[in-house]
Amino acid sequence: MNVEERIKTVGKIPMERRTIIHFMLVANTINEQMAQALKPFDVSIQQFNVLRILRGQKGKPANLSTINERMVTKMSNTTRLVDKLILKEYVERNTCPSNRRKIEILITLKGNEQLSKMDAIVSETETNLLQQFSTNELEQLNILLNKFQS
Amino acid sequence: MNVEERIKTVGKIPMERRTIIHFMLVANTINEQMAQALKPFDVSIQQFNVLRILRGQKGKPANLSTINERMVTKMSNTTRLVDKLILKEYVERNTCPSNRRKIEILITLKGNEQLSKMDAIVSETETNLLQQFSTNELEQLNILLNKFQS
DNA sequence: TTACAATAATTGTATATACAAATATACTAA
DNA sequence: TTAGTATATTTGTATATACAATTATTGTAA
Repeated sequence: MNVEERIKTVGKIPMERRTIIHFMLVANTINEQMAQALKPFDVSIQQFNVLRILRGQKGKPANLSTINERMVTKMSNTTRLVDKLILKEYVERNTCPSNRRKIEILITLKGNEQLSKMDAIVSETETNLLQQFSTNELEQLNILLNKFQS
Repeated sequence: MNVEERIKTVGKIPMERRTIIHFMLVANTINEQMAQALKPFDVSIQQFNVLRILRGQKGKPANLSTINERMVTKMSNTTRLVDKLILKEYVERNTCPSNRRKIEILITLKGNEQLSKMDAIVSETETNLLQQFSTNELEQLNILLNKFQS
């Protein structure tokens, strides 16, 4: 991808600005391809992320704050995100008996089955996105990603 | 940033998946910091992006499809995005006399003034985000970004 | 000229997201 | 016990975004 061509600019862009723009263009590509891959399952990237978190719990229920803490993109409304997953019968929600402020969220069998299928397609998408990277280059990229000030 | 710690996972993540997650975590950081930097001006990142595109036109008006084509994150509704900028009096809109299907969008003096101020703060944010990168590392990063399959 | 296709923008609708305020429950110190 | 504080989630509201349908205008071929 040629950044200047993509954003159709003629003037010179400072290296730092160019890098940030380039980065965000790639991030958008990743997002689009992931969203596209998940479309047949009618779940958003965020919903998929929540399902993965719940599977990682291995049967142990998670509450909303745990989920939010682990999400890649934190959204300010995990309640409604989970609502959508309940409607699809991918997760179930119960109030925690020991602490009734908390709720317990569990992935259902149906959710797990669908998630396996999503996983396969998402992996394919990841492999496709990164097909030009050697193992060494992937490591290099991760090292550079670590340099971003957060 | 330690990815595994951030998403609080214990199991091993495949290198490709880890890279994508890492990438998106950084992309979110960039977005948050940019949005924060622009907050005092009451414009979104997308609105800022449109203002920059209009300034790049150097007085020549742009129509909606031109703007959309040049945006970093294409959104499916540039009409309403421009509406917001008109409300703030940062841009003005006229129907193109030679082709009345098109509209001409221009940045106003007020828009240009505000944009200069935004630019300064956004540059600061960019520098801050990339402060740990040497020039060589920035080049390396841009080369790796080019390897993503789009 | 007129019908049809192409182009450009707008509008409708559903969902997503950010942020603040409200609600419900539990904990704690007087 | 009770008042106040902390925790956990939910709700309200505004804005953002995706996608499809609609409207307006222009170009073109019969």
